[in-house]
Amino acid sequence: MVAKTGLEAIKPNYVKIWRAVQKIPLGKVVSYGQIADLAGLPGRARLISKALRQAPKTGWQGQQIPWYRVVNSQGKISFPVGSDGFNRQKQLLQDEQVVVIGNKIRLSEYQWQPDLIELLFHLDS
DNA sequence: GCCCTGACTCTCA
DNA sequence: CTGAGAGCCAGGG
Repeated sequence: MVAKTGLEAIKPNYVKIWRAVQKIPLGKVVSYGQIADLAGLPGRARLISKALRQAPKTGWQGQQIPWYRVVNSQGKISFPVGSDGFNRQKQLLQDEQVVVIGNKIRLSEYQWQPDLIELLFHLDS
């Protein structure tokens, strides 16, 4: 059974996604599709955006959710250039030394490649 | 249950 | 590299 608190209404899949996002190391980025896989939700990249939009700003279980480390498969920020969200995300990434040229990030350099230990640990939890 | 939406992705021109 | 088109699927109304 699931706990019955004010948060029980939260979709279970969202929680899986938030937890996966929390594993992204500082200074690295991953794509929506990649998070979907890590969260055990292959093929549901679009669900990631929904989950991030509703992610509690206070974080989840005492840990912040670094939503800004998620970009699209082309290495670009998925907000319209110049929009509020775009500027926030770009700023936060740059604060972590991630180089953002225009609206693009060099994935060959900044994309997180979870190692086997990481994957096994996740399956266990 | 039906219909629309979207912080996606892949393919092809 | 850029853009259009189709496929994708859970959420929300």
